[in-house]
Amino acid sequence: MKVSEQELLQLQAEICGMMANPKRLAIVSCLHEGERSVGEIADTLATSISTVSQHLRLMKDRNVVTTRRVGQTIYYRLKNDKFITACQTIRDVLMDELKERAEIAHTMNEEDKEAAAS
Amino acid sequence: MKVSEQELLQLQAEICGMMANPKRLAIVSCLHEGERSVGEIADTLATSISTVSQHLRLMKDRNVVTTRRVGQTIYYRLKNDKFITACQTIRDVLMDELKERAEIAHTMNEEDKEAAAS
DNA sequence: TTCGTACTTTCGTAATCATGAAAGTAAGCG
DNA sequence: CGCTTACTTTCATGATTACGAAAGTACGAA
Repeated sequence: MKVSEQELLQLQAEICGMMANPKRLAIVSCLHEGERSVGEIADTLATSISTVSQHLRLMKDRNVVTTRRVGQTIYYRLKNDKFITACQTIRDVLMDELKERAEIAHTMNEEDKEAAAS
Repeated sequence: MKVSEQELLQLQAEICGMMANPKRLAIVSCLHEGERSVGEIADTLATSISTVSQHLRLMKDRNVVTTRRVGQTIYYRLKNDKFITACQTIRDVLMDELKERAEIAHTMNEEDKEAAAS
């Protein structure tokens, strides 16, 4: 099984696409606390069960979550640790960026003060 | 400046969205080797200059690249190290997944042989 | 100031995505 | 069996994205 660089980029983009949705990220964060049923997730996200179910299907197809059935309720849980780490890394990127922006905003405020004083 | 968890998830999703395109990932990989002009990038990606320019604009807006003008040509280079690391992390996730799939495929082959032998 | 090169922006279109309503499936209960 | 609950799938629709063609801008050379 050989994969071209083109195909690798495509697959990599698909993984990123998986993460490129606030509700799916919220699901990840919700499941990070432990196993949850579809209904429970829908409640905490304040979204329709249908929508949550579709996101979960996608995540299951992409190997991010697994399920366990107990009677009629289906519990989802995170499966792929590396994936979770990647999510965290991106959260770090975001935090860095926000901090940097805050610093720039702060500097600009200082300059405003100077400009106002002169 | 306060940011709600909702907004954080939205921003995080936008960062992921930035990475969720094979051409943009190819641009990252191309720029990883060093500064490049728009035309050079378009050549190595075999894509129209217009398209590349639009991707670069997005990446510049998102603080991933910066530019340097020399006469009429504009050189782009990677700016945000954390972001590059995040890309690498996701590439690792992909590689793991491919390896796992290959192993499963291999196991299945073994089973096929057994089944064939019996 | 006119031309050519390098790039950006605008525009139209085709494709993909996100969503909830509605219809379908699966399991437990009486 | 029929009924309820928990979930999935299908469907329609509106929103977003990706793309290149074409028009626009910026710079340098003649």
